[in-house]
Amino acid sequence: MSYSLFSKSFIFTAREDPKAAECDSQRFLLKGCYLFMLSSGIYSYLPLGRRVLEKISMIIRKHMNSAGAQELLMSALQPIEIWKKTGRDKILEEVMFKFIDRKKRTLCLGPTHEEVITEIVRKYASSYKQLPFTLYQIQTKFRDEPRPRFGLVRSCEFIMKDAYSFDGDEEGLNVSYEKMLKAYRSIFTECGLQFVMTEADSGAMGGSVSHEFLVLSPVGEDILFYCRGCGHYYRQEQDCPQCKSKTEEKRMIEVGHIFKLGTKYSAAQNAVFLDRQGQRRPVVMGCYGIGVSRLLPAIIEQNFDAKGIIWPEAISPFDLTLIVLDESLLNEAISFAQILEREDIDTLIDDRNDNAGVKFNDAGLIGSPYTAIMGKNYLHDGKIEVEVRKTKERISLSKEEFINFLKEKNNEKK
RNA sequence: CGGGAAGUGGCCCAAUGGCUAGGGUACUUGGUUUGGGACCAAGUGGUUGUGGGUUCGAAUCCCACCUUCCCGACCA
Repeated sequence: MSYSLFSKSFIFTAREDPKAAECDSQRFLLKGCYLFMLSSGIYSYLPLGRRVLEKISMIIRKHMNSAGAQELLMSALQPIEIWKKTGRDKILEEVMFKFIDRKKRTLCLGPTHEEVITEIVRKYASSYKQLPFTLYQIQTKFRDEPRPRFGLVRSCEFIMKDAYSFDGDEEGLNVSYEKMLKAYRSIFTECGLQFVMTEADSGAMGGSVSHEFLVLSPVGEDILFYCRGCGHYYRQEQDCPQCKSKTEEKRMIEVGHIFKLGTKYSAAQNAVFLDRQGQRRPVVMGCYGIGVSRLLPAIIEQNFDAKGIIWPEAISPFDLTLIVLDESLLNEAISFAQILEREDIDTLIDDRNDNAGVKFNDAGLIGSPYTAIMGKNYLHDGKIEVEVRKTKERISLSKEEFINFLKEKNNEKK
């Protein structure tokens, strides 16, 4: 990425709150030109939204890769036959977008990918020597939701990171599962989220053990019970088993869900390998999902104020919004942004021929962690005014001081 | 799928049976501004969600459908 000029960018913020906005995150995503709604539950990511998705995806990739997982990309189109093998053509019938192609094949747009990954592994994995491995993808899923809700929180087409681990036995699965669990903690932490991990039902995925990662938000669709006394969350409403205090109901957004699948899919689809003793055995699987597009509203729900979004540094589409209030300073602003570019700092230069108020308001709405102002003060003393979005703290810095300031922040981030 | 609310220029709204459907904002042009959505002027843009009905006359009343949002059911 590099610096962008606002006047040349596809960013057209709305002055009024969109009427259809159901919650704060959705309101800011629409108002701030991150997202375009084509129809209920169907969205396009505009350039700003695309940048955020990219930032989130890079964080996920970093942690998945360092946990030893390998990225692949599976087809979204899936023949119905593979679903018949596991019987999930019936279980997921209602949410599947299903259709018949010109050759009279019945296809669906993948609502999830256990069946496909198992077909892949069935073909290639034949020996214990190949195990274990974990594969993942970041891809669009399609689900015919009965009621899309809260914008990207529940949509019919959404982006998911789904990973699948393959081991020779339960012990191996436990190791793979723990690795993913650890990676998930790192991912959500880096995304700036306060999250809760709890044991959960495995539902239509099947399997024995599963954990959910949830973030606190009034637009959440899951409910946990929180104990003010000791800070624990519980699935059931009951007096806290630890400290006997009354618990209170909290709404949560599910952002991740991991499952120990065991051999449910490998047995049904005949994904077997020869073990050390030459015995045919089904591979032991785990699956690990993150709602990538759902992370946008989840992060915003935890990070906003009256003006707009307050992006965590690792997620923001731009690291810095640089407001230029005097035309004569534009070239200087651009060369400054080029210097920042070398330090991996993405700058949105607001060079528009608009009043200062418009620029300040848009900067607040778009939500870069830092807003810098080059105007008459800069002309007087060469100091750039920097406002920290989150704390509203304002400081005046020379260019050199500012570069060092951002470098320092960048290092903290890493 | 059950219950509720709402559809009027791109966006936010007004007009409750009666003149050519208004205003704000956005956009275009000209001018003045320029540190918190500034001002003046002139413009572009509407078969009032769709179809039917009642009426001399419908954005407005009635019916059906469509769309969107909310609550619920469902939810990997």
